[in-house]
Amino acid sequence: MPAAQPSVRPDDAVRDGAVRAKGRPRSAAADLAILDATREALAELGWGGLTMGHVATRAGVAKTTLYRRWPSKNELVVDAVASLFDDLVMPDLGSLRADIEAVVGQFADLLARPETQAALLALFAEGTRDPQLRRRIREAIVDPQKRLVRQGRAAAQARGELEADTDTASAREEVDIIFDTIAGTVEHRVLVSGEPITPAWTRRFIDLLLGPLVIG
Amino acid sequence: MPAAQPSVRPDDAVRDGAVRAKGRPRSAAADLAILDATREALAELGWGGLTMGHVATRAGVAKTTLYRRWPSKNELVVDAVASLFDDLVMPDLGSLRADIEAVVGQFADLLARPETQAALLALFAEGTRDPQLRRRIREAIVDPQKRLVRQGRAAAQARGELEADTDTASAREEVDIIFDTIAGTVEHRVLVSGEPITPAWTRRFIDLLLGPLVIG
DNA sequence: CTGCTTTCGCTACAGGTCGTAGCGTAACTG
DNA sequence: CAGTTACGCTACGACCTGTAGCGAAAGCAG
Repeated sequence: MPAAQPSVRPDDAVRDGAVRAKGRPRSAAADLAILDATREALAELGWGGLTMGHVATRAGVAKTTLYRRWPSKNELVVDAVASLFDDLVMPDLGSLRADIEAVVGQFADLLARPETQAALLALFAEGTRDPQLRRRIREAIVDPQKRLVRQGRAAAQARGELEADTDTASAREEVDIIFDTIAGTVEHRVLVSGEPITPAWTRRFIDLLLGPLVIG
Repeated sequence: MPAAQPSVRPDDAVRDGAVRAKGRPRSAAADLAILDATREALAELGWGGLTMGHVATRAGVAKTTLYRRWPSKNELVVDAVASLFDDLVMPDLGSLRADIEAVVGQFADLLARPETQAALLALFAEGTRDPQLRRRIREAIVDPQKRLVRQGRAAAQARGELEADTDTASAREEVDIIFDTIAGTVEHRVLVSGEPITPAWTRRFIDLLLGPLVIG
């Protein structure tokens, strides 16, 4: 998990850890404590109840320390939540259907966690008003997961379940569409409709998807 | 547009307009002014910038008047946004593909409006923490649009493009899945990925969907 | 026209959050 | 050792929330 430096330091050139900073170094333990406290507070109080002051107290840190690293709640929560998505993996179970089923199941479990529920849609909502935040969300949370689609497609193509790509531009669009479809649908089902993701639902959903894509 | 009475009156039995209230009646003009002001403020300031005090001032109304009718920002925005969704229609253009294309286009236009963008995800986010609000969102915004799926399916079945339903329970699940898929995907594309809905994208998306569903 | 009732706009208020500033102290470098 | 930066603490003005109290306005029943 790369977890893009929270750093809001004046000399942002210090990034790669190569150059040494001059004065007292930032406490790495504080970073962890803050992110943990943020996730806990999200789970308990939700997005609306999450307060910078509360997080600071809970992390055993001064509020000013918090603001030195993250300019606002939005950025803080992006970093706090991003790592949760890194656990998703594409398993390669021998068939495209089984692979999709497995990933949908993992995603459903992730969306069932209170931290994720409290944070995800709220972040997306803030992102619609702040292009920079949206970019950060995409870079930290959304886009990294597209690897799952790429891996699953590659495996299916190797098995002969899917046609090989003609050109890379088209393939990238295809990945984007598939990703928006699976992520969007599961999110809508869980977070908007408020219904659980059952194995039966997953089966029917995949029935809807698998058709023109599959060769045999 | 039914637009479920905002009413928070003590005697909520006055609903159907049959029974007359006793004292000075609520100003209907104030309701309209408030909802308009809410939509305008949403478009200009976004969800985070929307303030009860601001809306009241903009509507030429006292803040207390606002609180007499809507208990909080959430409920106010639900009512303000719900009516925007009533314009969606299922056209019946002679083919399932054309019908879906048309509805996706309408939905995309709706999601392109700043009021909708500012409000929708924020409401969904609040709904994950407040079951009552989620119910209200579903009743006022989400569920009414499922008629589009039902109408489109019925038309396609009449044309012979889709198989007839076997049992009603299964049909309802099917409608739910299709709805979550189309709504979720388009929302994710526009509001999360931040990419526009082009005709080319719509075509490829429908390619993905139409397959096992269509008979011929 | 006269009560009765309810809404209206206005003002004021306590409670909470935000984000910043100033201070003295702690930690690390040369 | 001096220099630099992060730290915790306190205090602060600005803002938003949601409620209360007031006198005036707008309907209805008699």
